[in-house]
Amino acid sequence: MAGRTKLDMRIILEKAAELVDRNGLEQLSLNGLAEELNIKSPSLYNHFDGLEGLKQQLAIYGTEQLYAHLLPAVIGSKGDEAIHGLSRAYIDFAGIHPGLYEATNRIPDHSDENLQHVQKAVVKLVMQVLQSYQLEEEMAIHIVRGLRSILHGFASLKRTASFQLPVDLDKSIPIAIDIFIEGIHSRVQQQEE
Amino acid sequence: MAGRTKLDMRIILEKAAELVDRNGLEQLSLNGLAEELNIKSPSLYNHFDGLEGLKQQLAIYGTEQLYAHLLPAVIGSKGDEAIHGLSRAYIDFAGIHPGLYEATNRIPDHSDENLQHVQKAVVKLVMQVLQSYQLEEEMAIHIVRGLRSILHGFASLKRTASFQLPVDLDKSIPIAIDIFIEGIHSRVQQQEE
DNA sequence: TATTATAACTAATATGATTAGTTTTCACAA
DNA sequence: TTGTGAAAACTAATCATATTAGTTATAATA
Repeated sequence: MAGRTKLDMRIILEKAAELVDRNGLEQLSLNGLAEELNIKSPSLYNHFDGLEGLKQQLAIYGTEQLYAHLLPAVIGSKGDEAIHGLSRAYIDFAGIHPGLYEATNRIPDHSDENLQHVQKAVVKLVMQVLQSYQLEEEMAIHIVRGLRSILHGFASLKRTASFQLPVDLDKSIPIAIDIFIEGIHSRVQQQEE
Repeated sequence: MAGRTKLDMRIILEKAAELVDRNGLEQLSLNGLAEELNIKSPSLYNHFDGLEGLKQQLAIYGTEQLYAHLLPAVIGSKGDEAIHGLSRAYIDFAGIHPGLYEATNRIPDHSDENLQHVQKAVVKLVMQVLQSYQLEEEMAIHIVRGLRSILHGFASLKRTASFQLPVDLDKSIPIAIDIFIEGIHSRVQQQEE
């Protein structure tokens, strides 16, 4: 069941990821991608529904890659150490794959179960890292949101070169995370009182 | 000294801001903007250098607006209260002006002094809010970066509807900020020891 | 070996950015 | 009051890209 079979989705997404990492998500075009793949751009419509469809697939692919990058960073550790490991891996991924990371920040299409699924997996991973603090369910969710905000915000501001003061950027995330962790500890104490 | 004088930069940027808030920054086009302004798109080149030039101006305009929105939220208060006021105002602005806020997150053009200037003003404002904690200079910068990361990250994730768990979103930011503040207090104590 | 589905192709259209060159109109100086 | 020049509009044309429609080639499988 194939025609002039040459490409599959995997190859296309890998090339697209390469391009967006090099030139930014905004610069992604079907013409440019097709040229890299040695086909004509209308042929891409056999694989996904136009440029928006490609970006949607790229969001899923990127989120899978992010998940795969985070997982080994948290297994085998717990508590503060796990949060630091997760944070390092997160910022690391966004630095190595700036365009692909950007692609993951797509408004979720509620009709696309695949995207929903991988996004939930990442959130669940972060939730698990917090389990050892034995937080109340609702508080845990607020804290996960805070943690994700720090990580995404830092990655995003770093990419846009928005931090300009002459202080080592690599120290900022561990310090910010440490401060947040200390805050969590205070919360845990309060909760136990 | 004017010709068929009708438009100035201010009017153009206000209309552009309106459009991006309604349709998103990606959807901004010179054709669409020109149509709204009842002119033809090539006429816009008299005011700025193409679509990229418009986005650059919009970044400056948006950052000015953001600054103006933050300022009244911090004057007259200090310490924890000022941080909460700042945070509320920041998230508030991003919610009211999603497209304009998006436009402010532009990779700074180091040759554009106007953009540099307004961006520095916002950073300075946040720095001032932290002054009452009497942190060491370098630590203050790390903490400003952490605070900006939480705020930008939360605003950004909120906009892309990335928080999906059934817990009140409006409570998350004050809680995350509270946790961060508690962490700062711990740091201040350590610093004094 | 014939069929069929897949995925390539070409051709054509539409939209938008951009450039070049032209026209209009207002402010100001003569 | 009138003439000049600059600013900002205009039209026309080009180019890049997305997209659609319809066609062709090929590989798996019946």
